[in-house]
Amino acid sequence: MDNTYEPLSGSRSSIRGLQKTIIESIGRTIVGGKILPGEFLPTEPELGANYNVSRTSVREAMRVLSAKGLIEIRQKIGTRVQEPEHWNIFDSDILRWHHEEGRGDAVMLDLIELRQILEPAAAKLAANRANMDQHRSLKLAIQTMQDQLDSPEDFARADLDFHLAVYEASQNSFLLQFGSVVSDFLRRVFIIQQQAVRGREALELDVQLHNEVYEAINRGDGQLAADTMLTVVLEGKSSLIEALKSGANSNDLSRRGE
Amino acid sequence: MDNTYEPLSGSRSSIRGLQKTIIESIGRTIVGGKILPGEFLPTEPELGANYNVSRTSVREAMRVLSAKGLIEIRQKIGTRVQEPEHWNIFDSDILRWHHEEGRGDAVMLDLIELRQILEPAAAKLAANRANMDQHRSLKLAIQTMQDQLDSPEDFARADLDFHLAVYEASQNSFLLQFGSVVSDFLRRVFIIQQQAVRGREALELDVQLHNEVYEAINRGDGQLAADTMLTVVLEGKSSLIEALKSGANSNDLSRRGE
DNA sequence: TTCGTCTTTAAGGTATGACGAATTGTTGTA
DNA sequence: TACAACAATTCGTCATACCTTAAAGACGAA
Repeated sequence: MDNTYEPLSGSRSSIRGLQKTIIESIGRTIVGGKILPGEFLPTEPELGANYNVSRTSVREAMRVLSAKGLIEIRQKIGTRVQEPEHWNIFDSDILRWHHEEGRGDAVMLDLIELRQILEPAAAKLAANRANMDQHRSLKLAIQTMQDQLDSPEDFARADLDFHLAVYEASQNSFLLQFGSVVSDFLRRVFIIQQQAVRGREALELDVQLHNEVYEAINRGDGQLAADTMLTVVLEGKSSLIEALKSGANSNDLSRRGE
Repeated sequence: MDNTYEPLSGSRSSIRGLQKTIIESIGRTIVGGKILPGEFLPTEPELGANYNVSRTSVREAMRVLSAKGLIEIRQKIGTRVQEPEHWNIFDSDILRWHHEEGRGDAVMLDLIELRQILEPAAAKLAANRANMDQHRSLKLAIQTMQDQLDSPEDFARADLDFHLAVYEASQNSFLLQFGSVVSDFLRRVFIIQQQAVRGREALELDVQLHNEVYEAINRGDGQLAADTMLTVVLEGKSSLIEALKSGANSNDLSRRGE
């Protein structure tokens, strides 16, 4: 139902072909911990030989990895892996690589912790600022959730749409960006969460809760919107923790060979 | 007292020379709104001619700008400027360009709004999690602030160090990254804020307030730490707004020709 | 006309090979 | 021992050629 990678929503990265292959391969290798921080990558000509590509393509790929903070390139020294605190975690590729390399759990928990902080606040802002289009988006997302109770993937997508719409309605450029950066990763989290939600009633309850957030925003009741949104996030958190405990969810997306 | 650009802390970007020049020039042009979203950049050979560099260097620079979300590169189509919502605002270069192009005010206000949300929460987490090193960093920052009441720049730096230490002590990887991404920009904001703080007493009061945050964290009193931190951020906010009203602060950093 | 297919062509994508620049480590000299 | 000159290594830049993709126009059949 999907393409090989870039599981659902299309790639924004506008990089294809050889370079993309190299970026993906080396990026995943680094995030997966197979090359430790401080260690060196092969020289550019060597990498070219390994991947059977020209030095040109290797270098352009390196530039991208460097922009993501994964590597440090220095003349005469070579290319070495940066400490993880330099990695730009607000980057959808890096988030995806974490997930694909089975290192997503810690990131997911940190992400939920952050959502606990951001989303109630975003909901509160949205209650004061949302314009008509944004109200419509919120309502549409809720309705889609309601309609897709039987399709886990579509439900997760609608769930995601709702949360993104809240970020957007907050009218804060950082919150908006955060939502779009995290969206791919978040969709995966939602799918995992659902694995722990047993039964249709639980899902309906979830929709109900989301709807209360919507109505609070609609009514301009910022405090209620925030409180209810916190409940929503916490519900998701406990589902996620349960799902993580009960099985190896980390590698449910196939990893293509290199 | 400083170098031409990269005003204080050194550049992490590990890109120098020609490419850096191109990246800076085009990046600022885009962020400054001189090329509108949807519009095309010149072709790669043309850019090479404009800057008197080879196509190779142009292409490597384009890759970086593309990784930052500023442009979209498509074969046969050309290179076009992305919509601002695609720009990776969690990128210190882009933040700096906003500032240098005099478009920093809106970003600063959004940033403060976000800090209002994040920092109290980070302080609360820190109160529960900070380790000994982190307690030391916090204390050191406070002391340095106290010692540098007469040196605006050093005071701002210590102020910044305190807030970064709180992010670090929160032990959340996203919050940590956010701090480091925003630090350059935040230092500028702090310097602007100080322009509106009249007199030594006001500064001492600020230190006092920061110290209360520190002690609350030290005591493990998360709620108090959060409340006090909110006060700190709000104080800064009103200083900033006052400073922005009273003068053209946006372009106090010289802009070098391109 | 309208639709589908083919050709042209303009842009980025990749490949080579050469030389430049920076930094480390060494070697040589005071 | 200390410092200065040098060589070696790796990334940085250049020039040129050719490949691949996809927009846009040309052509032809329904």
